[in-house]
Amino acid sequence: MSSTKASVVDPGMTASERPGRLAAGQDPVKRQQILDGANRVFSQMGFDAASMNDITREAGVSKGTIYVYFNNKEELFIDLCQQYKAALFDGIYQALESNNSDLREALIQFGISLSTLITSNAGIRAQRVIIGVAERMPSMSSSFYEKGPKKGLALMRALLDKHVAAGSLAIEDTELAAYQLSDLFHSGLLRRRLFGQMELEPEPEQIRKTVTAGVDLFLKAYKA
Amino acid sequence: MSSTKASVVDPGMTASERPGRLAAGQDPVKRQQILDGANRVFSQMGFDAASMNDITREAGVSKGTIYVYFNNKEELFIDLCQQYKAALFDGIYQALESNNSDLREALIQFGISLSTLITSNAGIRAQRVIIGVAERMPSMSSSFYEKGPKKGLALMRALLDKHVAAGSLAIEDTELAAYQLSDLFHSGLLRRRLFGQMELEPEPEQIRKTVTAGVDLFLKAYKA
Amino acid sequence: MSSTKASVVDPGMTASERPGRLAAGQDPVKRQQILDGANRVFSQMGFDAASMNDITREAGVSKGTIYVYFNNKEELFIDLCQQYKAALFDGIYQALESNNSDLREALIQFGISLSTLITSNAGIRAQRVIIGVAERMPSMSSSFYEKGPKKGLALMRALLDKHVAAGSLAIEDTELAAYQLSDLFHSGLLRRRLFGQMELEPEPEQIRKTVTAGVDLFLKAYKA
Amino acid sequence: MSSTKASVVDPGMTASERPGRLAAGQDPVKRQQILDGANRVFSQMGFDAASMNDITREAGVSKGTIYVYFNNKEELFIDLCQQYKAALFDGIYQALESNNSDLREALIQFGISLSTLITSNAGIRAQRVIIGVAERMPSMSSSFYEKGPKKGLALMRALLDKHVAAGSLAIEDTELAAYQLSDLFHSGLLRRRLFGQMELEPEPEQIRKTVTAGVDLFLKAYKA
DNA sequence: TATGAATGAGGCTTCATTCAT
DNA sequence: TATGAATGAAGCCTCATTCAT
Repeated sequence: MSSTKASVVDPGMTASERPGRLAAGQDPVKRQQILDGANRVFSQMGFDAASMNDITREAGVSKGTIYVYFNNKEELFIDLCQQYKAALFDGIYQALESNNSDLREALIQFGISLSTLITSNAGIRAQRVIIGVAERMPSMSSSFYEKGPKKGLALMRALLDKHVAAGSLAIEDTELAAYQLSDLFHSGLLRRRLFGQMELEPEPEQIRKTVTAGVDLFLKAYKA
Repeated sequence: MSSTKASVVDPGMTASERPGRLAAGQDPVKRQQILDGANRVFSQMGFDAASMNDITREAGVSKGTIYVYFNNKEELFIDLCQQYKAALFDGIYQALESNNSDLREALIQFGISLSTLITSNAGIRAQRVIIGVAERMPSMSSSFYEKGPKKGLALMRALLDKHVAAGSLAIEDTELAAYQLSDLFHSGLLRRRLFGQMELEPEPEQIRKTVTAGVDLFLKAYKA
Repeated sequence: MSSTKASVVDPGMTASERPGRLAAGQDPVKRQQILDGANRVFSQMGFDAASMNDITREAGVSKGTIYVYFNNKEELFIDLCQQYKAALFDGIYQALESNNSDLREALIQFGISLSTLITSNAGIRAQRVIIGVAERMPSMSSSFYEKGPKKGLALMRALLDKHVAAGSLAIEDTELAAYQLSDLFHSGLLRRRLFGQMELEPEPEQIRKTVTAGVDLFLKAYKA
Repeated sequence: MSSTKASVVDPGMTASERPGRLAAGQDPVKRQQILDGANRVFSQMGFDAASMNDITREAGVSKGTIYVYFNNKEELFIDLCQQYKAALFDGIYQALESNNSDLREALIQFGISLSTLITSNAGIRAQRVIIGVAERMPSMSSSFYEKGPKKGLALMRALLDKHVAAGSLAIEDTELAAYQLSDLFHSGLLRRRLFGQMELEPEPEQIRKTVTAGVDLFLKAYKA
């Protein structure tokens, strides 16, 4: 479990060392401590096989404390999934949002950011867990998709639209094209990772190569 | 559960009506009856949330009987996953294996077969279930991948190699190209389906359009 | 717990010794076995302090079995209370219902039956348990009262009405008179027993004396 | 919970507003504040279903404070029960103790006081709670009975003895007669209230009528 | 051979009590 | 001194598995 994505919060001291007294369920450090433990357990076991006892042990807090911060197992899971979204997708859209003169370079940069994240150990685990409960908790997987992939797709589509308008690209259906491009970013990586066919995170070089090949394929076919 | 993929086996009579007496755990009809019930329950609940009682009820068999045919819940699940593979991937490689003179048409036919299956309700459920347990049962998801996507990829790569050798395509890395093509088959479909962003199975027309666009993009970029 | 009222059912053999196979939750012997254990625990601890584990142990069945026969702790309790009612009140109204020429003797016989039951160990425990939850489960205590005391009161009132009509008694409010008589049956017994001021069941002689005194007081005052 | 009997103590200011500093667990105002909260919770839930958290909230005191004033839940309950006794029975014996020339009037006055109290909402709740734990905490219910009913009975018996000696009453067993009279005070009221068959407190007029009828029945039968 | 009642470990959650602040 | 966050034992209930019928 050591390669799990590091906690977003790093206060430099444990909850109990911190000065002052916080209201019940209000200590963000302890809250994060629980979420980190839950992350380790949920991403290894999935929602249903994870036990609150496991989480208790992994988080290093007592059972009662977890229930001060989260009403029940499901709410803990939901909060964790929101954190997955934030951790995965926050701040990766810069490459697209900054005003780039060079389309190819912008797409490659964005593709690398995105592929790196979604093929990382943490990213794969998060996606597995969320896909695993998609049938029973559809709202959670929907919201994950909307916060993540969907937003990136919209930005890419807007970028493509701009270039179509400028005459540098010739694309009939830019929505479909955005989907194609986003899939080309991680061809041969994401699916194999999801199904456990690739045990280790892909090397940066491999990601760069895959993304570049995808972008070039895309641009070659769609150039005006 | 009514839209679940129908049983592959249809014996025309129930197990108990059949003549002759079979050794314990040897009646293939009863075995399939159990697998069908298990399929309905596992694909709706996932492995861990499914209960053997649910499966008992859904399959119309007694608990003891299930344990005659399968040693435990996990083995039942493994056998079911093997059936998923067979049901999903058996017989869809014909389009590639038959000697096709027209590459484009062959790819489109294969792409349609593949996309239709893996975006079907049954296909999505099977993938969700398997991805959901990939962390804990890596061998199962691996074998699913190998029987399914991997085989198709190998065939496609061989086809591409042939065309590269024949000079009709110019591809440096045909392995990567096969991955790209396989992803282009279901751009905008598979991921949205997996995350529950698309509730209904895509229409055949939508699949055809997506596959065709993917193949054309691919061929335009890689033509010699 | 040994002085607890004996089981109503006495099959002469334990559930597991009985021949034949009964459907889940359908074996009346096992059901009674559970109710007997529950009776011992609930009447000693009250509803809330009783634990299902205690009942499990006391009944000599496994936890799962209890939940086959009763959906949850509360339903087990409700069924037990209905059994309390039946055990306490079934068949004690004969003395009133049979056509008695001698009013005094009929009242004394009935009073003795009633007082004996409701001051018995089992009767006191049942009343304590039911009074203890009356605030939170009003329907249960209501139904207990209606099946028990209320019915006896109605019969007594009818008898008094008959004698008033016949001119042998002079009572203005026969409803109130019935209440008075029923309280006189156990003067100095019931309340002390309920509050634990009288540890042992009253002797038959003491009950007879109390009932007789009550009836005589009543008749002396109300004779025409 | 609004109809709960008001606190006996009314200091006119909250504990924290009061001047001076009291030793831990020594502030009678705070102590009463806790008992009031405990009363509301215990009388609604019973001892076992009541949680210390509920009491904390209802009393407006912190959990630590409760444990300064009371060693544990049971001791808090015991103290509360003693307060029930005091609240219910203190000062209702005047009607009997003052030198009354008119027996009938004295009995009616006392009966009304007594019946009003023990059929009041607070009185019923207190009795239910105490009866509910009588099996497990016999000393508590005993002491309740001794402080309450028993004392009244002794006074009534003494009064009856006096009148027997004076020749105005003809009673063989004055102890039994006192029990009878005390039960006649609340015929048709107490039991129905305890079992939840009478939701509202009886009207004063109804109490008066019941008591008067009881006393008259009693005196008619026992007059010399 | 097929059945399903029974088992009991283990799941989620609550709550009396403690103790650092 | 008063607070309330933290603890962890124990509560109710479920469920994979067994075995007598």
